[in-house]
Amino acid sequence: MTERSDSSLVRMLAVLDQFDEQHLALTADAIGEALQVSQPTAYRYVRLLTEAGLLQRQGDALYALGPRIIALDHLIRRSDPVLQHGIPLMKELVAATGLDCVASALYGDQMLDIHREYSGQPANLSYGRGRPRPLFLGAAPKVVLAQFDPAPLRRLFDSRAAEVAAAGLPTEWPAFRRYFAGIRKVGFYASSGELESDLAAVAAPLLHPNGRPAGALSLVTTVKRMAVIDAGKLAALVVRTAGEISARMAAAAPT
Amino acid sequence: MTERSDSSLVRMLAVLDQFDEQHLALTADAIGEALQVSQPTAYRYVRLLTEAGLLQRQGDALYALGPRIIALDHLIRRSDPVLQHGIPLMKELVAATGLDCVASALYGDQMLDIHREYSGQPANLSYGRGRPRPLFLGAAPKVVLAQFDPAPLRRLFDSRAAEVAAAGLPTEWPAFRRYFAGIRKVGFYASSGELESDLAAVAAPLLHPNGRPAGALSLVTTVKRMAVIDAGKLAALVVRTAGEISARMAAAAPT
DNA sequence: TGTTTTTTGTCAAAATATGAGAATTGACTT
DNA sequence: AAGTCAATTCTCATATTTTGACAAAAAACA
Repeated sequence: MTERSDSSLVRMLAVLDQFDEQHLALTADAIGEALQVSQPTAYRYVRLLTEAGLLQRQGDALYALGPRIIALDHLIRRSDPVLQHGIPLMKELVAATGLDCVASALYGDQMLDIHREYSGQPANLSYGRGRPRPLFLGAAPKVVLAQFDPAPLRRLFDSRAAEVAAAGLPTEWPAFRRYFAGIRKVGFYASSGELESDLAAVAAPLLHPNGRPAGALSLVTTVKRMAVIDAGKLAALVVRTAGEISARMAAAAPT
Repeated sequence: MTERSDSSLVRMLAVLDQFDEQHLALTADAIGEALQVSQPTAYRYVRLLTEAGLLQRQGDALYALGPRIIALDHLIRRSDPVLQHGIPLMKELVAATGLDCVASALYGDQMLDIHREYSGQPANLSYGRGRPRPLFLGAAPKVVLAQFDPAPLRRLFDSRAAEVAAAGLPTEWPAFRRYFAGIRKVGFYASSGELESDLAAVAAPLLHPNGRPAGALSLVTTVKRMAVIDAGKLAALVVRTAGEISARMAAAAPT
């Protein structure tokens, strides 16, 4: 397995990979060890990233993610077309339904919620903005995968067979493909208790101007409340709004 | 002006500097030109940053800030002690006062709002989370600067004389120092129309366990509404809550 | 104050980032 | 479909830089 070069740049960026929910702050030594670099190099990486604001010191000998990330997050919220065009319509959808509305997007092969518009009562969703989610569970990922062309979908199927099986999806490619073709045809997907046992959602795809999937728009509520809702009307509403957002993105896209 | 070395890493990180409110998406060529590197190098930087998720393609030939930033922002929200301990108390403060509550923090010599707890009616604040703010204008920065030791304050005063003058602060060091010593003594600062002409705020400092300033807690409303509020009681409330947040941070800090 | 831990500096050797140019991919037009 | 143009990656020789061992300095700590 010969790695491509450019490793010093890659290594420095890999510093950011060391942070996660369990490791919110790290010592320079720990980072150096994880990256297999010497102590001076580890300190150099940390210093440069700190100067760039991507890291900051936190207490003694600990480094945490830095303020620059907050500032960049602010910019991304303004530059993301899904959010630009989606938020106003999401507000309308919340007002119309009384349910929580979530926009998710696929990045590489990672799914993220990028915005949540709450219906009023405190959020009942444990997957907050920015938390990566399983790729094969829940309404949002499924409507997105349903938009994939066969070739990329096949690659995903092959490379993440374990997750596919764990999610209870067909483990044979033809059946897997048919499953998502079905969702694509219907245009939306309604889940109940898939990602969290007491939540239900209806999702529709958001599309880039070129027809490729940009993400998903979902309405979320408890399984209990969903039971008394007209699922057909809800689905139509989500599909229509998602279509409108996609249309606005297309209209605004530079030729 | 001889720059220190380590330049390829610095240059790559400088790619992120090219994005701002006016430039939410850039071509690889534009980035290369700004950094003074060749086309292949510019594309390499962009590719590596994209692989790291810090950038993403946006439409044709355009690159924008990437999803990783959203995910990292999610992590930083959990790792920031001010937010960890502050948010619950901020909610209480909003409930008690009906005003918007803002937590700001100083990073290097940049001030950022890191969280806003809204009172209900749509936000009337144009400085959203993550947007850098002037360092010498408004209640939040002032209570923070008031906690500085003389030496660092002097450095700031010297290095940013123009901003000091523009903010209408004393341009002589002794007077400048006395001005902030006064705020420090009082323990809070009330502004009216400083940062935005129709907004007023009351801010108190948040302190790290070691006594150094961590940021500020503010209550914000319109100048009009503030006029009918008992400023003394409001200030006492902000000071008390800020103190409680600081205390909780100290209690939770590792020895 | 003395003592440990964290962080930065020095410098020669080795690794690798760089740019010129070419090749390739990919999007859009006819 | 085939052709055209722009966007992006590849190849490779060269020189610039990064790197780590060692040491010094600076901070925290007692």
